[in-house]
Amino acid sequence: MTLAYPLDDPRTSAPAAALTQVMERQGVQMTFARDEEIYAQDDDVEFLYRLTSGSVRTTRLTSDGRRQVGDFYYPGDLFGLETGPEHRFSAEALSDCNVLVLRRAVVRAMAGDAELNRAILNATRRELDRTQTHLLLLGHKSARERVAGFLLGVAQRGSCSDVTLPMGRQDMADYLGLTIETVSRMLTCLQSASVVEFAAARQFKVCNWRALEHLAE
Amino acid sequence: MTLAYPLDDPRTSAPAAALTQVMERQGVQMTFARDEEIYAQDDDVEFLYRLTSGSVRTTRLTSDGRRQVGDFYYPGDLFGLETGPEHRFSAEALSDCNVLVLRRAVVRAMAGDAELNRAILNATRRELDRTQTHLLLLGHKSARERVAGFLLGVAQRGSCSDVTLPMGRQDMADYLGLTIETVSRMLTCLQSASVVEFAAARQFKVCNWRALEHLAE
DNA sequence: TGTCGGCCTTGATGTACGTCAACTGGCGCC
DNA sequence: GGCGCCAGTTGACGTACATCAAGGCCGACA
Repeated sequence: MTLAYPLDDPRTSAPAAALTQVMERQGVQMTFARDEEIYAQDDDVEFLYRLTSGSVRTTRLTSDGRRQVGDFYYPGDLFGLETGPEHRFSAEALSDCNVLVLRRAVVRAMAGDAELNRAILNATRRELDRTQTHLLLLGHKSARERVAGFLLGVAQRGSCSDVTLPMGRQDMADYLGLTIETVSRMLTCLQSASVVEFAAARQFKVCNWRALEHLAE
Repeated sequence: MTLAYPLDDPRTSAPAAALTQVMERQGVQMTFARDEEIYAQDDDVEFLYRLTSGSVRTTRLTSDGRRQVGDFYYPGDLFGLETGPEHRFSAEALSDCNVLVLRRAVVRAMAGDAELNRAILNATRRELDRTQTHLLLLGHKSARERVAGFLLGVAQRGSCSDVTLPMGRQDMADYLGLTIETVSRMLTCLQSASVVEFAAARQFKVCNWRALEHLAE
């Protein structure tokens, strides 16, 4: 059917049907409690993961104790798609969550399956895409732009003005390359400008989308 | 032969033979002068590029005029492997260079070719890998760590103590998320600590590898 | 209902890096 | 050989964010 392979637009496909099917048939359902580790930094890359409920963060600790959050994942997302033989990031459950786990050996055994290859390439591309966006964020943006951009991103994912943040301030800060204090200050700043409104620390709504987009650049 | 497909180690393969062959047979050789644009930000993604001589940078301009350098490419590297339908970065020749250009339609027409798919997946993974490293650099590192890490990376690529930088200070700064002044200061600082020694602005040698590695963290 | 313990916020102060501006050194060009 | 130009360096100063240190909020648990 589709000729646009293998260099078509990755954004059109949720983890493609082929992969979803394989994961559902051959994968193992696992549950992880809040803050439990799914895999560790420097572990061998052995599995492919698909989040079915809850949310997950990937993090990397540097030798001097600083922490970088790589990304946040939500239901439907594929993760653990790393490139080397070892994980450069660890993955932890942000909340209690369910994950489908598939041995990579299974994927390898199906190496000839064009649809499967395509699904994996597309997922890798989405990952690259998000990483590039994150890179631009860390490159030159001010603290306010970063925080505004972050809230905007989360709100757009839910495509709803009312949002519940699955992560705490420390995770936001480590994702944005800031400290919790700075994040907090920027949040109150955005709030006093009536751009967003927090009902609780992890519950907010967007009051002024245009302003938020503008502040995020 | 290789069972380790499609999730094997991407670092083992230079752009795989399959792809190299296709590019050499069906690609078009082009030359670009110093500072010439190879493709522009927001251009449609239509080609695949392989650098045969010279060096290339990819950059992105933000609306307020700040510039982020995405990466630098050297002979043998594949670039323009972006994920969306449009380029998020532009590519420019750092020096006069030769590039093999292949229409993506040709790749698409060979969609069934497993080796080719693998080569593209591996190249995409390498790109992701490098982007993640870049992300960590921009996330939490100090100016000195960034500059030291940059010099280390360039020197390791050449695996030789004597190195010629193909890029100027502005490109380094925009890659590292710093200003030229800060880059310059860090360079003189590294030099006065006898970690590196500059014979000219773009010509240096590593005097103390261990110290350089240590400073880069 | 009181108290404890996390998270989060707020405030006071420090500092690394940015900004602005002057200076230098190499290289082409008349 | 002098001149000008550009890339890089150096210096003085400002500022955004980090750091350190209280203080407030809210749910858990008795």
